[in-house]
Amino acid sequence: MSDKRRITLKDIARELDISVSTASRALNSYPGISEETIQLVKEYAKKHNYVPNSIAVNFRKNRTQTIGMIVPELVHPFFSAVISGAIHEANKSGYRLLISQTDEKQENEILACRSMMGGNVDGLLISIANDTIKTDHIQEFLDEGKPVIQFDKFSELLPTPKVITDDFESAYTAVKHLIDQGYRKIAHINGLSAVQNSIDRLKGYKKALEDHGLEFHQEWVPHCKEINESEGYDFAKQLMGLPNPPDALFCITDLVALGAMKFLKEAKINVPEEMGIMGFSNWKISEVMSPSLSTVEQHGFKMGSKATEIVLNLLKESSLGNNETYKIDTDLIARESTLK
Amino acid sequence: MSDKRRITLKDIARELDISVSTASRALNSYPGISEETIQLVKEYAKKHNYVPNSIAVNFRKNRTQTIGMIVPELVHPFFSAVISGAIHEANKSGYRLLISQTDEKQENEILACRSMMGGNVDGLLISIANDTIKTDHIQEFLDEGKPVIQFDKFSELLPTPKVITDDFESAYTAVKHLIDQGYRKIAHINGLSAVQNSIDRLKGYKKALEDHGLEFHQEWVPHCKEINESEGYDFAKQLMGLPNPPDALFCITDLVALGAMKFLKEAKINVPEEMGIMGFSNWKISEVMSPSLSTVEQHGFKMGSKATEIVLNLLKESSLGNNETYKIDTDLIARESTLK
DNA sequence: TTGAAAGCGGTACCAT
DNA sequence: ATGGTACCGCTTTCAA
Repeated sequence: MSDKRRITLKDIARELDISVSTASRALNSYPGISEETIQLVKEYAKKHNYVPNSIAVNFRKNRTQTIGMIVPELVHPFFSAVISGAIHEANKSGYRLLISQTDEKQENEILACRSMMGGNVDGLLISIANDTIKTDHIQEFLDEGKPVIQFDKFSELLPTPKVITDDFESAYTAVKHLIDQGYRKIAHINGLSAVQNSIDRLKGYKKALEDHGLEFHQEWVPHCKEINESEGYDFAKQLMGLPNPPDALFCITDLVALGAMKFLKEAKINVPEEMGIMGFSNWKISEVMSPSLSTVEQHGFKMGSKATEIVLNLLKESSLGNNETYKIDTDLIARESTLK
Repeated sequence: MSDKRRITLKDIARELDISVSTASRALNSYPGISEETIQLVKEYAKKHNYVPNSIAVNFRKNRTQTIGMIVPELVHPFFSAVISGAIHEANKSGYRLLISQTDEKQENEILACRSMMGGNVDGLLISIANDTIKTDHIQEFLDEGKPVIQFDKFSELLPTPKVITDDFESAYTAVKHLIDQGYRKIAHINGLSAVQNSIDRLKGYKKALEDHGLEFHQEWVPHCKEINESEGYDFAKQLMGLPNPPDALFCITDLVALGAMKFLKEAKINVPEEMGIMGFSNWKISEVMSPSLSTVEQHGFKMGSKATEIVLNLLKESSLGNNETYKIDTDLIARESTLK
């Protein structure tokens, strides 16, 4: 196999008959080097295709120019948008992104963190897994002086900056939209009651009901475990079987709404006439469904670039930041499923 | 800011009054170290939470345990599945994945490659951008002795292993399915004619027509540039406006099929009765569309894990591999849009 | 079984 | 303006 060794600073120094330090300074345009030498070295370097060994540089400088990013799921329109935004922002500053996923399992999250510890990343962006309770594996980054930013799904146990969707506000707006459209008996398929997003969306839902004089019915708020299509189907069925069934449904995510829509279609319950449906996240499927689904756009790309921007700033100031929360605005997208 | 320094081998050696080399050997369980010393060192290391500085290790060993992966687009069901498979496979072997995206621009691809050169990755997995013509930036990896695997979209100019969809076969099967369903005037919205996938799908399309005694009409094969929904819409319109319009449509991707479907709906042309439609890739939208879209499942996860498996093997054997092609099988998924 | 020391490829401090 | 050199943390060869 070809094993063409790259040329090193030492080679340049030897060939040009100067010292390694001079060569280094010339290449980095340090003050106190003659224009002549700089030219000489740079030309030689270019001609011989010199590329500094960044492992050596990083080793010396004790950093990697790499940000770690851990998400629960990668094949997911929202998270892939977040990643995309993060890559974009990181690259602008010459940073790279090391990515891992947990499949929502704490056990994998611990492995991913371990793999990124030990000098592999300068900072960490993480959206914790649903079943993450202990956070020691993340705390270790902070203990080593490496900044951590939590995004989307987070733990209050970690004193880090957070970049999240304004779930309360978004849910409030979504439910208000249903109310404005004339729906009065609004149910909400919520998520795991231990996850902050679910909690906040539930709060927004409740507040919207309250502000508009609508009663809260506990039996109208089932909780998903997996947050998938079949749960949406099952809960819709369950809700519609109630003695006092709702006339609208605010779903924790578009996928759940899809399942619900499927049931309603089978049950020949008309959307939006007899039943309004609202999703969350604005996946492509929401636009494609028939009837098309009203939903909330979360701007994942922006979340990713914001989180990265913060971590890069902290890196610049050698700070771990505080536990501020940055909220990313959302947009209500009204489509057929709520416009009767 | 906390800047808690990690303990190093040197610290251990000093505290235990042994040499650094002994400490190193003990921790790595080298032969020729007394059981006693091994115990001693390992215990101390554990107690003091010693984590080897992997930058230093990598620097010394001239490797990173990191694989680079470059995709055209990240917010994309197929590519995110590929990435997911790659991460999964890499992690199994203790490797990490550095990810970048090009937005289909050669210019970004060059930047991404540069960022991964210089010792940041041990090998590269890449799916080239549509407008990539020169491949020097990728060749450089090979020149440095780093294995490169191309997947999905590739260039023949690079003598590397490739992991691709069996496009010819898949297209053949898809078109045959249309023929079997009774369609006889089958059009094909193809992709960029310089991209290998498009070429091969077109070949499969032609061969299927030929094998079944159907004539090939040049005007029934428009070429997308962007491969998006609006092109699907426009080309469907164009095709249906022809003096001799087709009665079925094989689209290069589900998104294009979605656009086509939209036009047909507007034009009140019934699918599948008057017009059969076939997509490619089996995105979630294909299942959600109404009527649901027949398509071809590409198994992106498998493609990602296979590509990673190959690069890890090459790394193990210090080889660059040959230019073998590994084809990932596909599955035809028949749905409403072709079942008349 | 263990230690000493070179060295991976740079950077940066101290001289000159 | 330039050179010499220590050093980052670890692995590995050579010697004892």
